[in-house]
Amino acid sequence: MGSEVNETKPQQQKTLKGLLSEVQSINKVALSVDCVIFGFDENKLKVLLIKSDLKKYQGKWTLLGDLVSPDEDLDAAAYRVLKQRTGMDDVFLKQVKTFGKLNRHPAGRVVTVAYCSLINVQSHKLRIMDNELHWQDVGSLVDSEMGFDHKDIFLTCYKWLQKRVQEHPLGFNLLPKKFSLRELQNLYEAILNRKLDRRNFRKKFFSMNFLIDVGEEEHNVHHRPGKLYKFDFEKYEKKKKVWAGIDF
Amino acid sequence: MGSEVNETKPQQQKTLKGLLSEVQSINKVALSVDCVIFGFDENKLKVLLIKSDLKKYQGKWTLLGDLVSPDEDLDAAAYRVLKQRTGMDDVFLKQVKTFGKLNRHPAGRVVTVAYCSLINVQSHKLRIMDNELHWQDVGSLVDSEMGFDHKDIFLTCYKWLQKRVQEHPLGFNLLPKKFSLRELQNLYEAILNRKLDRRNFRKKFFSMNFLIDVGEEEHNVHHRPGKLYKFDFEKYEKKKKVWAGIDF
DNA sequence: TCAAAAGTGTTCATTATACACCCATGA
DNA sequence: TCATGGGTGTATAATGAACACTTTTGA
Repeated sequence: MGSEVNETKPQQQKTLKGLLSEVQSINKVALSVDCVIFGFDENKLKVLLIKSDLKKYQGKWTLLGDLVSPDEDLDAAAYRVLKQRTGMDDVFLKQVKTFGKLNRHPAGRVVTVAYCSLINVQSHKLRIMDNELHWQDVGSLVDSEMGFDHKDIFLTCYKWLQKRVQEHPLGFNLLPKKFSLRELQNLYEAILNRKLDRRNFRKKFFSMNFLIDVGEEEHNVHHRPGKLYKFDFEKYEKKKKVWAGIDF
Repeated sequence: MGSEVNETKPQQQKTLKGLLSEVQSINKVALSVDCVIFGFDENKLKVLLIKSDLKKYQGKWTLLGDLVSPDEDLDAAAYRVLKQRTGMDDVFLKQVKTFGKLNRHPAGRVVTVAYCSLINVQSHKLRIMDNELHWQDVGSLVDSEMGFDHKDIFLTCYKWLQKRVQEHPLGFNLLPKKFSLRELQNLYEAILNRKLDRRNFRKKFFSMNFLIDVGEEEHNVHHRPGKLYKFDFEKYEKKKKVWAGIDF
């Protein structure tokens, strides 16, 4: 009950030189980023996909990603992929999880860092008509196959979003700057995939006191137009709510 | 209003062969894992650290980590580090975040995947007297320096733990299989760094119905001994509570 | 018998949920 | 004038927070 311990010996003190050679030698892997880019359009939550660029996964949808170059910051690589594909700058982007199974990529060892991105589809609808890009309904994607381990990655990010959107004001990144409460509720219903009570939803958001009435109304609707609001990010940042409450 | 888009051209369809060369060529980085290993001893939350093995950070504490070999799974690498250092198998280990700033490591580009590990200190106290290993109080670590960007990594994992322990039954990994409610509360107070009401704490945990009275009591205490409980992981897994409630 | 922590309930405040009617607008 | 969704309040249930005394044990 002790002899089986330490199959491998602990490392000895290392010089920078020794470590350098280790780092520069064989101990390297290819690193990529993959972006799960969510959009919200026609009251549906969508993900931006591209047809696989490998024969092995021909016809399968995959996430947008690319290799990280050795002199490139991780986040920068994810931003680059986004910029390339959507033409958008300054979008919401968060690292979610790193996927590193040995055989996840047919070309060899590629470890990938998954990012979740939320973009406002209205503001750049035209940019993505070219290529093999495609906005796919999240609902249908849950039941379909994808190339590589991208289904895994997608599901992880989707669950991350579902949880996160209830505790942080991420969702507004998917809406125009000015939005109606109906739009906001539709968004939450789409992400969480369930109906919410309209009155309670309104009460909830108004009681948080982060919505600013911009004094405008919806246009081009066939019914009484709703008021438009914007989210007060400044006020939210100041608040820094402490998270409390044990429950599982 | 469109000409500034796509500074970089989208990729073209790739053959596996083309990609292979990319993956195998220069586009590689060194990848490591770093473990933030938490323990709970004498009613304090502690982290297992080692003196830096680089001259540059001599005297500074650092996390336990190692390079990931190209044919090694990420999680496996983290497990290996844990096994090497603590002699323990079968411990709680979760990936938290990947750190990839360009100059985070003096030996060159090293991207590191941070893991949070929770171990029961009682069950292997003797294994770590050798080396330069050291259990450091989390409280004091928050105010001190560390080598590399390990302070960042540590803080990220610590906040992760504080949040996570309130929503998932992680904490039990830091306790013996059988524990008193007082021990459990001490653990939560240490992690969250605040006092909790004893009666409400007990009510909360009993109402969850995951604690099994094992019919034993504490020994060697100078006061009325408390009952011992274990956590019913099976029951918890079956329950799969749906997370609901918008609030931020 | 003393010191120390175990064990235990109630009240009050806050928050979540369920639910229905009138109003403003454009067609 | 009609169809559509906007806007609003109340009652009830569930949960969270504050708070003190008696009991059991070992020293």
